[in-house]
Amino acid sequence: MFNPVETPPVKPTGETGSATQQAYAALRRMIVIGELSPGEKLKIDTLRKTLDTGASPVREALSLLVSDQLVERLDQRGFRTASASRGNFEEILMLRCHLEEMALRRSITSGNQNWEESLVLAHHRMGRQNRDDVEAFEERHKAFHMALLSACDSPILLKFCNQLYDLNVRYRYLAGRASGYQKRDVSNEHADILAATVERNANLAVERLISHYRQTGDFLTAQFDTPE
Amino acid sequence: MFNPVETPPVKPTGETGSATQQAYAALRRMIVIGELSPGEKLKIDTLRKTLDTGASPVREALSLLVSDQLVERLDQRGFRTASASRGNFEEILMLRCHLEEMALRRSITSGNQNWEESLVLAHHRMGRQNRDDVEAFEERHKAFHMALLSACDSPILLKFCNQLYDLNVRYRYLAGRASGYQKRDVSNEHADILAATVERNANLAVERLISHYRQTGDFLTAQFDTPE
DNA sequence: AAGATCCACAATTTCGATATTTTTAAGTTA
DNA sequence: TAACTTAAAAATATCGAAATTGTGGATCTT
Repeated sequence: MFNPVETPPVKPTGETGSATQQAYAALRRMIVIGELSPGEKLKIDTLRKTLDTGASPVREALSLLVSDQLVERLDQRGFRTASASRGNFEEILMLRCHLEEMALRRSITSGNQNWEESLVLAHHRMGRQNRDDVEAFEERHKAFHMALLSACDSPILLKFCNQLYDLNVRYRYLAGRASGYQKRDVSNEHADILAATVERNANLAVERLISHYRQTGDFLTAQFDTPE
Repeated sequence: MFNPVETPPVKPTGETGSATQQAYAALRRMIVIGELSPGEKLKIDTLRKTLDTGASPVREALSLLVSDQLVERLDQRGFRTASASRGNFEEILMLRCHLEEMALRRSITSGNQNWEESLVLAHHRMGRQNRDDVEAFEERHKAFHMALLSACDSPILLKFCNQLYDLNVRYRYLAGRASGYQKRDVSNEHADILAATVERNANLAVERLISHYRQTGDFLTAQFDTPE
């Protein structure tokens, strides 16, 4: 009998997943890219209309976002986006340096050849992505950084890193790409991190990774002092 | 005029907060103490009846618990409690050692006298608590350990530690207090940790804290090999 | 006028019911 | 007998409306 090419789990409609997950993805994106400002009140009814869905999915999506620390819940006064502050940013940076160091070291220790190749691939894809499409580039940038840590063999650690990464990206968007952001040549930094990692030189790789974060971090911190 | 003793914000009824938060607290407790087994299916309707509340609060509470990693969400197939495994336990133990070390060092560096006193108090309260009331003791035990970290000046780190702590407590309950648990004299260990901390001897305090975790950890790990 | 109290409005939260989806089980065919 | 299909049952996910709770403005008191 002809195998009908195996019907893929393509949803009848082109949409993705449940209403809750759609709302979650949409809200998450809006918060990370700054379409929703820090500390902004999130009225259920407004969001319901914006996302064209019911109140339940919105409410559930917001609950999920609370755990990501992108949304704060106020007792019985609804939700608001997480506030942004210099202190919060520095905290995120500090934790990222610690946790990603841990994850990277473990990855380098236990990563196999398959992991190694996935790194090269992720790096290549990032390089090929036109940087004018900011969101697309950010996606590949994240993919590269997460690939570095992906072999750490600790789902929880990976989850923490992922969370912190997103919180950090938000600050990048908030700072705006203005003011000559990205004047530095980050491409070289990425290449150097990749090289040290592939060579399994943990100390060097960690040093480069952290230096990479600290430099962009210092830049963003400076933005807090010069509001405009 | 007589000041009417200042009406405290005591809720008219003795209950606490919204239905969602009540459900959240109740479910959390049930999972941590093992009243709900690892991997158990969590049927909304059943929980709705058990907690005597609506489906919305239950659903929202479960969403909150997903972030705590105490509950897993299955695409469109509802919720279940997080599964337990030796690997997962060892991961939690490992992360706890790393993160609590970081937090404790920071606490010792920046903690003030007020913090110091809160430690002594928490330790005292733990000692006074009858250990036959397991839940009450666990609460004070947690309070003591969290007090140690509370001056780390990093809310996110604290949140991570809190989360990991609860995940770990769950394994303690799962292992059951059977099999001669707590034969070791943990009271001395606590006292030693407190002493080193108050003396601001970070290296010693961290060493004792981690040793404390590793010992109970090794015990629990052994439980996995001897199911009964 | 300053402060407190009350009332009407708005928003959140919760409930009951409906619509999908998944799971189970039976029935049919090779 | 095993696998595939089909139908019924159960559970989840979602919606729309009611009930609870917070908010801001106007009124009254000091």
